[in-house]
Order: sequence, then C-alpha cells, then structure tokens
Amino acid sequence: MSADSPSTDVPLPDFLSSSTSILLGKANDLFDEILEAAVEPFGLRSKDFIVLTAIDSIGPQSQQQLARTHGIDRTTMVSVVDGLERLGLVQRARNPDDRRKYAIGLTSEGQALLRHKLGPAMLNALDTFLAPFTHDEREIFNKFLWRLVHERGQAPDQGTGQGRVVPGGTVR
Amino acid sequence: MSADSPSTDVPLPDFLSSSTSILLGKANDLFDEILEAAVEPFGLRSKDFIVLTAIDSIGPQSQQQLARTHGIDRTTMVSVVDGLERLGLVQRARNPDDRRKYAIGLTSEGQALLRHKLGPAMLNALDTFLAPFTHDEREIFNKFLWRLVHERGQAPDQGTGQGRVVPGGTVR
DNA sequence: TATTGTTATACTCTATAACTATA
DNA sequence: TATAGTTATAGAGTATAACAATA
Repeated sequence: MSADSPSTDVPLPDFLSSSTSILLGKANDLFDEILEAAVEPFGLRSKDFIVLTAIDSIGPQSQQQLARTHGIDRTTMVSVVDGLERLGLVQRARNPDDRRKYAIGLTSEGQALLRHKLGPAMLNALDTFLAPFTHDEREIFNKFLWRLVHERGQAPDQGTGQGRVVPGGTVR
Repeated sequence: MSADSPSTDVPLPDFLSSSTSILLGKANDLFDEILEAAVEPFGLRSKDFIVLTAIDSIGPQSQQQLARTHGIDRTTMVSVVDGLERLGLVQRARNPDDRRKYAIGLTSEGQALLRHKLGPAMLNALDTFLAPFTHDEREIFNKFLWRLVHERGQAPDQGTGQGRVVPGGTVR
C-alpha cells in the first residue's frame, strides 16, 4: 500500500460522519424513509402525495404542468396519474379550451383522503423527522433550507464568489 | 368519501414550495448536482470519493466493511472497487488473517489524487453549496443536521436543544 | 455451517423516440 | 409546425440468488 505519499500539509478531507455533505444525505434518506412509510398504508408513494397536494392547492392542471412543476418527466407523469386515477383519487377531464390537454382534478374521494388522512399523516411524518428540534429551531431550520435553495446566484457574503446559477427550479 | 366538504375546517397541508420536506429534497438534489459535477472531471462519482476517503481515513478494509459502512450493497461494492482499481486508485490485497477478505487500500496515485485534487474539489463544492451562509451559520446548519441524524429515539428535548450529545465534530 | 467476493439475473425508476390528436 | 398525451423501449442503478473459496 502506498505510501510514498509525501504527507504534505494538504489537509485530509474530513467528510466522514460529521461532514455537512454526508449528514445532508443521511438526513434526506431518513426523511424519505419516514415519508414513504407514512403514505405506504394508502398504497401511495410520496410523489403521489405531492401531486395530489398540488392539485388541491392550485386546482385542475394538465399533466405537463404537473410534470414540469415537480421536475418529473411527462412520460412518468402518465403512470403517476394512471395510478391515482385507478385508485379513484383523481379524474381526467378534457380542457375545453385546449382539447389536447387534460384537466386533472381531485375526486371527492381524493380530496377527502388528502385532507383527512394523507395530510395529517404527512404532518405527523414531518413532526417525527423534526422531533429533535424545538418549535423555534424548526423555523430556523426551514429558513436555512429556504436560503440554501433560493439564495443562489447573488453574492452572499463570504467564501469564493463562485456561486453558481442553478437552472430550473423556480417554485412559487 | 362523500364529496360534501370542500370547505371543512381541516387545514390544507401546506407542504408546497416552502415546506421543509420539499426544501430538504431540493437542497439535497442541488448538492448532489454540485457534488457530481465536482468529481466528474476525474471520471468518478460521489460514491467513489466517499469510498476513497473512508480508506484514507480508516485504512485498508474489506469490501463488505466498506459496503456496510456506507449503506451500499456488497454486490454493488464489487463494481465500485472494480472501477477504482481500473483507474489505479485502489488495489486489492488479500487479508492474511482471513483469506476470504480483501484489504482494499489506496495506491500512491489514489492517495495523491484524493489529497491534492479530489479533496480540494469537494471542499470547493461544499463551499459553493453553502455560499448563502456565513461561517457561523454553516456551523449552526451542520449541528442541526447532526442532531437530525443522530438525536433519534430520545425525547424531543424541548429545552435549549443546543449542546448535549453533539460532539465537537469537525465542521467543514 | 457461515462468510467473502463474484456473477448472473431481475426489478425499479426514469428518460428517449415515435406515434395520435389536437392546435 | 408545435404541443399534450401515450406507448414501447432502453438505460441506469440496485437488489436477489446462487456459486466457489475460505473460515
């Protein structure tokens, strides 16, 4: 094994176990697990919940709009909507203004499930995930995440001004 | 089921756009992009970097140990090590104490690449990712992530929340 | 009998290309 | 010509099962 390594002053990258990069991945994996476990009893995936919530909030939309908003491919959205329709949670109606498009809307069952079952289940999942935090800390953490995602491209404060402009992603 | 209530008092789950769950996923996706872009010039994936760093820190290990430590399947680890060996960054030596096991170690080229090129590239990637934060905020964010991952199973700890189990782990 | 590394296989997830119907 | 939805297909990525060598 090696080691002619000049053992220079170059610091060894300490990304293991306590590094932000590793921790972020673990936190994300952990939340994914909690999230999927929360919706699995309803025969859904977390992606289904997001789509249902988007329709409930914004109203009936085309499949492409749903796809673009959430960074999902339109061909993938077909099967997502297929599944939700098979479960009777959404329905495909034609958009009278443009008959190429659907207007994907919630059924009454879909809306009821979302508001009475799925919503609480997801809130509970988030609460489980954020259990180590106090209420105030949860708000701070949320603000941190928001800045991490949205404060891109401008000059922050320190560090290399190497901020990169992240493509895509505009969410209101 | 019944369709009656579009206007019940049940609050609509506000998971969209500014929710912690969505933001966490986006932050993770963003960091993944930055990370993969940082190691791609070296013909590597982020997973390769993690494995190299683990060997450099802990020393030669079996493939199973590497796999278990990082939550990767052992059959997947075969191809990861294959790739790293093909690039001349690691070498497979037999463990004399247990000839079933390999002792995967860094070559001098692997160690040099890791310390002089990959390490700085990854630090730079992390710096880009954390650009919106000041130095102090980066430490706070890191502590938040650490608690999220490690402070599991105990009570929510509604107290200060700060300091307790958190080791003085290096925050980088 | 159990474990390490390996291969072959299967499964999941997603993206690409091509088709239709509409615009 | 361009777009919305669909289908078939292909490509990652990863997990499962079985095998040989070793414990």
